[in-house]
Amino acid sequence: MKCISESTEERIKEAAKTVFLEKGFDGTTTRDIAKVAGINSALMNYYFRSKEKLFQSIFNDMCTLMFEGMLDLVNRPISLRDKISKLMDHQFQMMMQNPNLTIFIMNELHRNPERLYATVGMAKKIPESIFHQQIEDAIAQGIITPIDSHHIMTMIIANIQFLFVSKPMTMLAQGLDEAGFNAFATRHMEYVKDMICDYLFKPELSS
Amino acid sequence: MKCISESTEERIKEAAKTVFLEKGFDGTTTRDIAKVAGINSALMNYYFRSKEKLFQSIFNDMCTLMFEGMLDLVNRPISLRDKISKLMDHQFQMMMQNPNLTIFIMNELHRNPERLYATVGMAKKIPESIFHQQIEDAIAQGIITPIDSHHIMTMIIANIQFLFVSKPMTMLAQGLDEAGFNAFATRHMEYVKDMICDYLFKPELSS
DNA sequence: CCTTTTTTTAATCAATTGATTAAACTTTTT
DNA sequence: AAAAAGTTTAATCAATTGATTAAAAAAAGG
Repeated sequence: MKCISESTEERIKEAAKTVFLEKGFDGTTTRDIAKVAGINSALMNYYFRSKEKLFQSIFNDMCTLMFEGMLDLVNRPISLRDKISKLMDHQFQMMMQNPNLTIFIMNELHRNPERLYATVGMAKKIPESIFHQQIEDAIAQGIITPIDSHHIMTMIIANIQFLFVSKPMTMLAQGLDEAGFNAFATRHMEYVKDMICDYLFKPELSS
Repeated sequence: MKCISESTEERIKEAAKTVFLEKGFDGTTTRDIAKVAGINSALMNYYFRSKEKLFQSIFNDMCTLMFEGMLDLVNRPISLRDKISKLMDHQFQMMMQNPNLTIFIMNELHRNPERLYATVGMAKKIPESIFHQQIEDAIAQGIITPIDSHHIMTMIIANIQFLFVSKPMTMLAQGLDEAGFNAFATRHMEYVKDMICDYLFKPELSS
């Protein structure tokens, strides 16, 4: 459905996304973006007022990409076990398609937490979700190990996303190519799913 | 034991470490470093030939800081259970003292994997350690769940280090200050230790 | 005390940076 | 088709960048 020749604004945003994700804000020049987009470098300032504004737009998009699917999932009316499984699958799929999404967001946030404060507002909504209540209910019913939902969320995110944050390191240390890494990541996911589910849904508690 | 007035070279390296860890290679100017070190900006080129050379030196130091303790531990002749516990404790302590060590290394490696290839050679030595053999033995004896040591190492590292990679995000999302984050991290560590040990050392296998 | 070497400084270089301008080109409107 | 509005371009700006220079200052050697 995508037009063959997209609008100039779209081309700039696409190029900016590519370059910002690869080189970060500091490592990116406006001329880089213009070159990748195949446009005159002044056009960047015509459509977006500055490099900063363009970046904010891209960063916002990336945060949405990161959180909207998760936010949808945590509020879906499905069983806890199913939800946790789907959360992990969704995140893994998202990271396979955007391997450097996490390192980009984490790094820019680290460099400038206050500047990007408004943009990551979405992240705040996850703790307030139905998921949180489901956890508390399950604990009250003795179905899962007593643990705050923040910690569960952190376990899920850490085990999946760190795989991709450390992708270059893993490839170097294990001498893997792209396909080798993907195989390793896919296998690791199975272990992690087992580990987290085993920990939460202990058999002696589920009776 | 530190001298009151250290050598100029030391002051430059200390300043460079501070600034590079906070702003990254691209975000750091040589004048930044000179300012923090309290020296003339030409002195940086006098002691280290270039910004690149100075960075390589710092990056190498940070990799050593990251891996040398772990490398020592994985080769120590202690029981597997004890080793895994000590590995986690050591990493947690290290990250508490250098919260942005991981995001720094991972980010610079992501931006320039080939340039820093030589520096991260240490990471390769971990898979070849006594730890690896211990895991295989334990699996053969049916003491732990059958799983490659790479995956175990990844689980340990991911669950601890991602905590600090995502520190700004966590603080924003949960509205924590420094002390609040440290409390959260300390609590999280206990859960993670339980989870990983429970997963590996399954009761039904230890008989 | 003078010479030699090492360390430090201020001044400056060429290159690159984000951004602006004014003019040229396109498209839309009338 | 003429006018107006919107889009794109080349040329250029001031500021900042990593790096070099030559001279000054300090330390070391005789």
